[in-house]
Amino acid sequence: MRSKTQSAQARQRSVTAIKAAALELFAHKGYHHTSISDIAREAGISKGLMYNYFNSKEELLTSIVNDAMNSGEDILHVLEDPLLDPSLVLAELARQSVTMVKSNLHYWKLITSLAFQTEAMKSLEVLLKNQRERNIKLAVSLFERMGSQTPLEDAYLFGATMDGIFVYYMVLDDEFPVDDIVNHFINQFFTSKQQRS
Amino acid sequence: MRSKTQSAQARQRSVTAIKAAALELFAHKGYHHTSISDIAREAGISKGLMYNYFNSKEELLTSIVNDAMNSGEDILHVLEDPLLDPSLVLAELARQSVTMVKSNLHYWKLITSLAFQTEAMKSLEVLLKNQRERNIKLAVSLFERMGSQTPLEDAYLFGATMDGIFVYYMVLDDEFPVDDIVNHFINQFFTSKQQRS
DNA sequence: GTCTATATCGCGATAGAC
DNA sequence: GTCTATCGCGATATAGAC
Repeated sequence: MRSKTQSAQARQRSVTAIKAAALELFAHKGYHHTSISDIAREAGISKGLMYNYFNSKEELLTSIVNDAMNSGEDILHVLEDPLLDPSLVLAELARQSVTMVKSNLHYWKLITSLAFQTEAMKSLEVLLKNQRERNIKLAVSLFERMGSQTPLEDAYLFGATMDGIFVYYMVLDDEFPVDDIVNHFINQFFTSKQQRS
Repeated sequence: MRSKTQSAQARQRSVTAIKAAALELFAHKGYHHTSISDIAREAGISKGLMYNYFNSKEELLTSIVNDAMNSGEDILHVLEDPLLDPSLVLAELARQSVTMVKSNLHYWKLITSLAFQTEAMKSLEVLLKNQRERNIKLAVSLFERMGSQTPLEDAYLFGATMDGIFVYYMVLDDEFPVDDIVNHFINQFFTSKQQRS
């Protein structure tokens, strides 16, 4: 029985190393410009070994994205508490998103660039779509609780604005004052909502 | 002299066919997933001929993007008239952008996806950057004329929101009610600006 | 479970005939 | 100006020894 757990450990170690190396490289060099050789070198394993754990390069990518999404889920969970003031939750959602993107910029660049290549990667399309739908649903319910007459439109616009800000940030890097712009957005947002009520 | 113009015509015909085929394919399949063979087949020419007119696949891409940008410039020119009401110009800018994107969705998908791969394409980076800077400059001057105390922030936020809306549209396709959301944005925008003054 | 060696393929790009 | 034929490379993926 000993040998069984040892195998499992080795297995775990290799898989983790491969995923970590691949995420690092995909994020920095892009998916297409990263070869299996690159990944193997970075992970300290042989090229062939990767295919013991993943059937293809694309499957590896999907697995990585899946992991990252699951790990990000906890943050959202907290904000779903129905007792919190919805407009504060939206502001918090915006700020937390900035923190997430800033602390993992390369990963989010990867995700965003992949969103435009889903025709060539059907497996990812599902993952990304589910993620987006969850976010929109959360925003819709928040706007509903704020008494909005157009919760869907409000939610889409909110989401689009946040995504747009991130796109600018990802493309312009530190030239772009993310924090200022997000604060500006939140302020304007609150102002207009308060004036309306 | 006759033969000279005939050559020029043939030349023109081939170049046009290549560019048209490449744009179509790049936009649908993505730049990396489109091979020279694909382009040649679609354009009805041989693989070799492409290299008579373009030194590389990347040069072909750059040429296409350059063309499209020049053709879109006229629309912006009209809006730079300093006599127009700046807030109306912004609304018009938003609406015209929607029309542009909708009428050439695949091209804009291509452009947007390329924005995240500029590390591998330095030549394009310059083109895209110039384009963005022009747009921001125009928006900044409009907000200044509106008496904004924070024209740069306003311009960035405006641009980011529009881009974000387009990103959603490009990813979600017709599931996403672009027109509704843009109108919603313009309405909110006008409301808050009017209330403030 | 891991490695090395290799098969196989398709790509971007070139050479040279017509 | 256009074509066919081909090079050379690097990629993904597999086979089989240890």
